[in-house]
Amino acid sequence: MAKQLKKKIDQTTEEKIKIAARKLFTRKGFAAVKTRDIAEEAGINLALLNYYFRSKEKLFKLIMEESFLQFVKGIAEQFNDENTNIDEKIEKLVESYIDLFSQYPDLPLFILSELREHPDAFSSRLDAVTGISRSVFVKQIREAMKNGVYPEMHTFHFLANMMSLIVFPFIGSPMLMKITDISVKQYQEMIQERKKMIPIWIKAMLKSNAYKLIK
Amino acid sequence: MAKQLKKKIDQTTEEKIKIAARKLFTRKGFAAVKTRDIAEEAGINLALLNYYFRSKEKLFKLIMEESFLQFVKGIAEQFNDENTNIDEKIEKLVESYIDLFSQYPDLPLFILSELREHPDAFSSRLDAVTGISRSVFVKQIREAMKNGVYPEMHTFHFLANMMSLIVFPFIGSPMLMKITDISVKQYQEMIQERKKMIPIWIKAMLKSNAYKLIK
DNA sequence: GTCTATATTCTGATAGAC
DNA sequence: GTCTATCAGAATATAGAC
Repeated sequence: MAKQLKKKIDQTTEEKIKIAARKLFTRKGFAAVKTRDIAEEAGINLALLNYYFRSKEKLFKLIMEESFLQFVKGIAEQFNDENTNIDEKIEKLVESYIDLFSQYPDLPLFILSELREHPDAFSSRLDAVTGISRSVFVKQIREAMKNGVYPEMHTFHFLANMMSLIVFPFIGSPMLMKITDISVKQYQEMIQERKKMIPIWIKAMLKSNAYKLIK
Repeated sequence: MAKQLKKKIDQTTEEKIKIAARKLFTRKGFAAVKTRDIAEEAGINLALLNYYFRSKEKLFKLIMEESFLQFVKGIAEQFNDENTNIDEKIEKLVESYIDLFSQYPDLPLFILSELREHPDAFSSRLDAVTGISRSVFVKQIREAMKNGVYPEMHTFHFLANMMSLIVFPFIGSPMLMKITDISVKQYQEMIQERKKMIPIWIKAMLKSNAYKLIK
C-alpha cells in the first residue's frame, strides 16, 4: 500500500502527464480531449504539458505509438515460436490478450478507431502485424489443413474469428451487459471463462467444415 | 443513371446536410468533425447548417438517433417471430446485418463508440435491445439447451459470439486486410461468404460443449 | 521546473443584406 | 432560403516572472 502510494508520489511530472493523457485519449480519442482536461487529470499546470511534449499532437502520437506497441508486443514472438503447436499458441494468445484488455478495456476500441481513420499511420509499426501472415503459426495452420487435420479455411476467416471472439466482449461491454442484464462482477467472470472457452470454440469452428458446406 | 443523378440534384438542402453530417460523424465522431467540414461536404453555406438544425449538437443527436434506429430496426421483429426456429433466426439475422454493414461500414464502430462513452444516452431506445433477453429467440435457445438439443451456454456468450463474428470484420477491416494481404474485392467476397459460414460456426460453437469442458 | 498572464488560432453561431 | 461578414468563446500554445 505504502509502496504504491509512494510510487504515485514519486512519479515525475512527465510521467503524470503521460498517464493522464493515455487515460483520456484512449477513452475519448484525440479531438474530444482538451489539453486542460489532461492537465487537470494529471494535477499539473497547463503550460507544463507544452514544456514537456511541445504540443497536444506530439503527445498524442507518443501515446498512440506506445499503445500500439503494447497491442502487438509479444505477438511476433508467440506467433513464431517453433516449440509450441497450434493449440498451445491459441491458448497463450487468448489468455494474454484477455489479461491485457481486462487491464486496459479501452485499448481495443482505441486502436481499431485509430487504425480505421489513419490506416497508413502505422505502416512502420505494422510490420510486426503484417508478419503474421508469414508466421510459424499461420504456416502450422495451413499445414494442418493440407494434411486433413483441419478442413480448409481462409486465413482471413480464421484470424477474424479468433480476434473477434477475444476483442468484442470488451468493445461491446455496455451493450452486452445491458442486454443480458448482468452485473460488473458477473461480466468479469464471463470474461475469465472465455479464456478457456474461446480455444475450444475456435477448434470447433475449424472442424465445422463450413467452407465445403456452403458450396 | 439519370434517375439517380436527378435524385441527387433534387435533394433538398436539409437532406444534403444530413447526408454529409451522417458520413462525417459516423466516420470520425462528434468532436473531430467541424461544422465547416459538414458544410463543405454538403456543398452548402455554413450558415445554413444552423438555419436548419439550430446547432451542431442537435444535428449530431438527430444522426445518432437515426443510426441507432437503423441498428436495432428489425431486431425486435426477427427475435420475436414465433414462426421461425433458431436456425432460421440466426440465418436471417446474420444476413441482414452483413448487408446493412456492407452498405454502412462505419456504422458498427460509431454505435459502439457512442454507446461506450454515453452508456445512458439510449436508455429509451435501448428498450428494443433490452427486450432481447426476453425475446422468443432467447427463449428458444434456452429451451433447446434444457432439452439437451444444445449443451448449456450462457446467453452472454451466445450473443457476444454471434455479434462478434458479424461485426468484427467490419470494424477491423483495415487491420485484417493488411495482415492477410487481400484486395478490397477479395475482402468483399470474404464478407459475403460469412453470411453462410457464420450460422454454421455458431452451431458448431454451441455444440462444442465448452461449458462442461472447462470445469 | 513551475506558474500566471496573454497571444493566437480555431470554431460554433448569428446578424443582416439580398 | 441563401449568402457574406462578423462576433464570442473556446482551445492550443507561448512569453516571461519566479
